[in-house]
Amino acid sequence: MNDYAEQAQLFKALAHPVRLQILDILRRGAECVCHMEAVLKKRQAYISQQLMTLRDAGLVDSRKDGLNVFYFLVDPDALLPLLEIALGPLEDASRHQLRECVCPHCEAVVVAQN
Amino acid sequence: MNDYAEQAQLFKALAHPVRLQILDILRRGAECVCHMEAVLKKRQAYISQQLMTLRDAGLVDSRKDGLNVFYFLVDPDALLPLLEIALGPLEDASRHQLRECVCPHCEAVVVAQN
DNA sequence: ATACTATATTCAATATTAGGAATATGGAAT
DNA sequence: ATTCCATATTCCTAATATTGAATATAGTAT
Repeated sequence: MNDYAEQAQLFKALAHPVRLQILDILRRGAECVCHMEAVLKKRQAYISQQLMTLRDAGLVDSRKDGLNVFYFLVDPDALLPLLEIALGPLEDASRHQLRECVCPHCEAVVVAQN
Repeated sequence: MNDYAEQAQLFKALAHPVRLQILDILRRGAECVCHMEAVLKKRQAYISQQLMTLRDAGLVDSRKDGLNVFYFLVDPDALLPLLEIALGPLEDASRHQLRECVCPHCEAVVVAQN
């Protein structure tokens, strides 16, 4: 596979609004699937599919943590500049600062910790 | 169309090896279709199709100059940084310095000028 | 063991894209 | 006006992608 084909594959993975939004979440740090479910307001199976596409493209990977599976960028150094161009710079105000999910399922956990 | 969808459209246009190669040519300056024909070694109709896709995506535009149609980047300032990340920096050695085509059809013209 | 929960996979209908062959267009030259 | 040439478009089929519905899995808690 030559360079152009390789890059085309990368862009193909990026060429989807939901996947872009997932990457926009993940560039702020690792997040579990249920979090994305809450943010994207899409069914879990659908998100899982898009995550699989991103994983197949080598952009993200996952690790299991208790009940949840956390996804993260495989190579932030390579991807973040591209995402900055595509999605604009990261603004502090827009960051999800919680390491835990803020989705309905996970929120209880956070609250319980305070 | 929200921001993610818009960006996804852009990436979709980039998600093709031939189109990337065309953009790699055009980031060095405007070129005629016959030039791309010579560089890409693809049939003219096929190149024309890919150019149409790029034009529809708003990435390139064309101007007629005599018999030839020259294509160029619509917004180099926006696109060049993205292409640098995708295709690497522009090297002087790799530039097509001729304003005329170097394809078989055009080479004669260049030679005649010397 | 059972039941629940988070996530993953499979399947199927539909939509889109790739890329070739044939043909059209429109300007220039004669 | 006709021919020629560069480029554009249309049409078609195979391959691939999208997305929803249903179902599977695997780990946890009881």
